[in-house]
Amino acid sequence: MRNRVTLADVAKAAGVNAATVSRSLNPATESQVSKETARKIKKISKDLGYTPNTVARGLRTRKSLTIGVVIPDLTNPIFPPIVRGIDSYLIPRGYSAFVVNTDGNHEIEQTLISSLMERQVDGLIVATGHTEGDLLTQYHQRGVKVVMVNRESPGIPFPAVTSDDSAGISAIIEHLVALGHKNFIHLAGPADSSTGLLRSRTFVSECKRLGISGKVIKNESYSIDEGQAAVDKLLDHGTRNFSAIVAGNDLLALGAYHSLRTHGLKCPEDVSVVGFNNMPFTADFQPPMTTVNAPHFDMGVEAARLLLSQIDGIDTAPVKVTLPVSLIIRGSTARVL
Amino acid sequence: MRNRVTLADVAKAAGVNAATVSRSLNPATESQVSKETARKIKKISKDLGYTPNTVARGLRTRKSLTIGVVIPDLTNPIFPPIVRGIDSYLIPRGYSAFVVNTDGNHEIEQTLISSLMERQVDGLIVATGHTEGDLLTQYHQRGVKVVMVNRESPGIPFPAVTSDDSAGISAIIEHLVALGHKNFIHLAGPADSSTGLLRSRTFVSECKRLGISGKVIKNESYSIDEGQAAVDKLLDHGTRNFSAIVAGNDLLALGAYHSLRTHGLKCPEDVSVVGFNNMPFTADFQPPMTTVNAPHFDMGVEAARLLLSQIDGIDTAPVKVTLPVSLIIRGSTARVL
DNA sequence: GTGAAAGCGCTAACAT
DNA sequence: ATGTTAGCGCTTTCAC
Repeated sequence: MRNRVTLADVAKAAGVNAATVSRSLNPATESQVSKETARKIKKISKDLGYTPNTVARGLRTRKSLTIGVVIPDLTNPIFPPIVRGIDSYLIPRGYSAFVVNTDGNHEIEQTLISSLMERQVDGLIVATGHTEGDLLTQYHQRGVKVVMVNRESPGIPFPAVTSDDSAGISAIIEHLVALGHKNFIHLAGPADSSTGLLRSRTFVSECKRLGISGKVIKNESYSIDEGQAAVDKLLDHGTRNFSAIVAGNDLLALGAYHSLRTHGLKCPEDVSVVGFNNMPFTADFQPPMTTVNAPHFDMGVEAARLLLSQIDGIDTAPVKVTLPVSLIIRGSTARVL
Repeated sequence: MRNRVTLADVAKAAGVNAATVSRSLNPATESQVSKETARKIKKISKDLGYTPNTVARGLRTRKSLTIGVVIPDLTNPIFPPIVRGIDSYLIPRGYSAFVVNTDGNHEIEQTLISSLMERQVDGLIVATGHTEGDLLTQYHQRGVKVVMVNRESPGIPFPAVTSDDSAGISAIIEHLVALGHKNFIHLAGPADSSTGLLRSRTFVSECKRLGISGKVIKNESYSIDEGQAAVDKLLDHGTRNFSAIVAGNDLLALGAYHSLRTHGLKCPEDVSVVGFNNMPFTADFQPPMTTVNAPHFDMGVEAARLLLSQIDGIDTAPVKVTLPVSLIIRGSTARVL
């Protein structure tokens, strides 16, 4: 049905050996063939509509030119830019990205990583958390190249590309303190994610350093619903001794928006809210969200760069790359009255 | 380095032939092997950490269990739900989706489709426009299964899954007319997309039917910037004889928001605006956007279903599936003063 | 029920 | 510069 024309077909039509066709069509080996035959073979292969079979090639060369990309959920707006960043680096270099969604489910993730490995991916870019001893570390020990993006794996020496979350949280608190805020709530991201952990740790240490009241509320996931539920709980219990909410990410912050609104509180007049990530459309929210810009596209690019340099054996140390962030002040933060 | 353990290794360890191992490990052929040896082989293969090589299997069976998914841009929020929908149908059935982004560029698209075909995908789900005679139709003629999603290809008999855009536009106009609006602007999507064309045609015919003034403004792409520029142009020329903007999609509508704001006009007090798609976060915009919900996840599911039934030879006719839409009335539309 | 052998389409050693 | 040969890891006849 498909892909009828093979190297052998071209070879027969050209009256040469399949190997010669292979050499002619591969830029790296083309020089081994006489200019004339190369030209002839190219013409014939085009006329016949020859399409190389990368699967067969990969079986022989033991390279698939495919990179597995493991993310929690494509519908979380921070991931598409990361994926596009990865793509932008890989594609010009002949690689492709194979993306899978784990939904943060460890079991699903193990299955999907296996399926990527069975597909003989040349390496893995992973945006989900990991513990020692799981499938990923096993594969890594067997020589599979892995790079983390957006998250780090505690205790596991994978190269990683992250944003400077610590600096981001510091900038947020500095900004809020300058506006006169003294009592903070932090909607922390999941404790089992490196981002959630680092952001909340920085929150705590910064509050301490500045002698400011900061309460941390733990969340199971980075979702709108969790953020809303957390603030609902607070307000339903009559807790109002805070003037600013520092959210672990934009989604949690948006949940806070919703909760404040249903409780008749105005943002930023009554409560200032800050997000994290500067995901698409935060500027269009009501009110426009003050947040920290994390360079997701560039993080994807950098992760891909790191992975290929690992694969090519150029870079072998577990490099940690931290990309700078910047505070984007919009309408969800105001001077405390 | 990777994937050391092969069928042959397991066979040697078990003292049997590779073929027997293959039969034992494949559910479909397991019955051909004695229960006892099957059990023994499974144990050994597990102990050895055997991982099947799907690439080699695919070479032999001429099936990759991989579906190519061609979309314009993952960062357009309507596509992640479609992709997740596709995944949700494919994965339980042993297939995987390989997603590529074309950025609406025809040349890039041709390259990426070729690369998917070289990877021996078993079929294609395509969310970009196509003309007769291009690569896609060539492949289709050679027997490659193709299903369109979100768009149709004019004149090309691919099965297609779309939303009922016509009903959506009708509902919008009905809603606006009920609010007293009489002068409409339509920010049309690209004329080379079936959605853009269908929506604008319906807009024109509905205006005609109801005896209402409707001006169509053409746009090159479905983007915020295009929408903003289009309305900017209108307002900069002093055109204000309209009370409602019907946008081709939510992005164009959001662009209209921006333009109105920079021109000191309030939505919905001065101008009502309606989007299309009900993409994520439209409810959080300022003002919350009235739009038409298109069931993107379900469209993905349906497209995957259609494709697999084509591949399995169950369904062979070029079915057109149209999924129902619903008008979501929020804060961007109001009674005309 | 299991083994032997062939071959999917390609590339890489080794010839010539 | 080109041909020959072998084999990547798997499945599938065809034997027995």
